[in-house]
Amino acid sequence: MLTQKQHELLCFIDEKLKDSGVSPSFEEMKEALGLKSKSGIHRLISALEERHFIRRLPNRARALEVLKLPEGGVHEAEPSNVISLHPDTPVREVASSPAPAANNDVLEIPLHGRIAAGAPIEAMEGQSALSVPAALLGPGEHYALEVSGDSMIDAGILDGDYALIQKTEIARDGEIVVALIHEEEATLKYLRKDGRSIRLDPANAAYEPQIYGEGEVRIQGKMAGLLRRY
Amino acid sequence: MLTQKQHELLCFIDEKLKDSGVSPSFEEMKEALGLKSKSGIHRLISALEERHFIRRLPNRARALEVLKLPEGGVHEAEPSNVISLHPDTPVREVASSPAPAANNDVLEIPLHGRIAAGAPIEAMEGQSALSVPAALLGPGEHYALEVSGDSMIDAGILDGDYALIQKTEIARDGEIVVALIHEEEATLKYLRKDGRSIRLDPANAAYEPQIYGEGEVRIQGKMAGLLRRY
DNA sequence: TTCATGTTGCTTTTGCGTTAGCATGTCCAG
DNA sequence: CTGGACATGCTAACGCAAAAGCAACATGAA
Repeated sequence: MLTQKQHELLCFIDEKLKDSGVSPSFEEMKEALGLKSKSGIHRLISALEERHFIRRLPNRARALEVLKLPEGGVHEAEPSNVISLHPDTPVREVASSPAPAANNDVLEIPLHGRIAAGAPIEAMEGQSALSVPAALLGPGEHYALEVSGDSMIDAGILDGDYALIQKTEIARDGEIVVALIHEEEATLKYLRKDGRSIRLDPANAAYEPQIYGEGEVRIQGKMAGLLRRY
Repeated sequence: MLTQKQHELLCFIDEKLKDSGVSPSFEEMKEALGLKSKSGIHRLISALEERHFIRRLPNRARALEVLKLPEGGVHEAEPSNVISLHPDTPVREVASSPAPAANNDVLEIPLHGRIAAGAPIEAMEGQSALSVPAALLGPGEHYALEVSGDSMIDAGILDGDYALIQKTEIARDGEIVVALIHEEEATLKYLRKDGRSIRLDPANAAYEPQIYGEGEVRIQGKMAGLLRRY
């Protein structure tokens, strides 16, 4: 799967990210691997990206993101099967409320990062948590996502809002869901079951509905609440 | 993903806030990063705001607020250090920003009934209460209103949402306010100061802006947050 | 009004990712 | 053995976006 050097580089990047929060530059990576030229790094990075181990923004400095680590997570894009790769975060652990002082009707739910409402992009930011009144949530396990983009704007969900998501694999037609597409991109959309296919509808005329086969999309939760600050 | 400088600046601001309770000025930030011009800071701040790491009041001095910290590297939310922000500030409540979002407290605020977003309806004096995370609110006294009608729909405020209102008599142009008209009808609208008159703009093309004289309208609070259940 | 401070519009500089071109070494098939 | 595929190594030039700098302007508080 991965060559020696690729593996080495991937680990280095991941370490750097966890450690300092900023991805290393080509210069630093070159040093770390003992090379004298950046172009080798460039090829390694490209290879890693091709294999979906990392993601990057083109032409951006220090804009790397680790999607999965070499050991256990070896799975390519398999559109057909529902082989359950562990749905939890690929990199980080989120301790689920250690001692939340079970007093009032308050729950502390993990904030899993941002979710694209526009073009599907998933990003994991910090591992912070959000306190919400239990009254806002139904039964079940929940998590929060910061909404990014404006594709759900007609549903009253704006960029920067916090979406409270109830963890579930099933949802009914017409509900707003977090959908994982091709096991790699998460997006917030209206769910429309169209016979054997699944349609993901944005709430913004400027975006197009997306249609997928049953195996291509996995529901990761449904909209349970919303928080906004002014 | 944050760039190096953005990361650095964010940490500095957060530190300053936790330390002194007042956000640094552009001048101070420029010094802290070793720059010679404020415009660099301005752009960094803009970038941070765009990515929802900080929030700010436009055209206000030292009005920054850290929404979240960067991943890795930095000490994460400690419930204890946040508490001592406000108590010491005697009278100078001018532009001091609210506590960082790491605050885990929950406040109970009174639910005053429904407010018309459509035709103005009197806000009744109900007695129920609503628990909201303190992180959603700024400083000051708050109350909640259930939104009725669809006149603010383009602002992402839907019928049935709970509007969290900060009690105040003053508001600036462009803010969403609770306005009491002729001492009898309350409504939720965008505030537009038009010279000597006051315009209340709905966020729905189907409704007309309303124009009043200065004496006809009294501000009862401004939008501080929003809760929605699905 | 004055002072402090935030905002904007440029230009310039710098950091760093991208590419092209070429050289090795290894493994495997012919 | 030979040739090709492939991973890796190097240098150097290229180009974009972030950052820095300067300076005039706008705004809020006192």
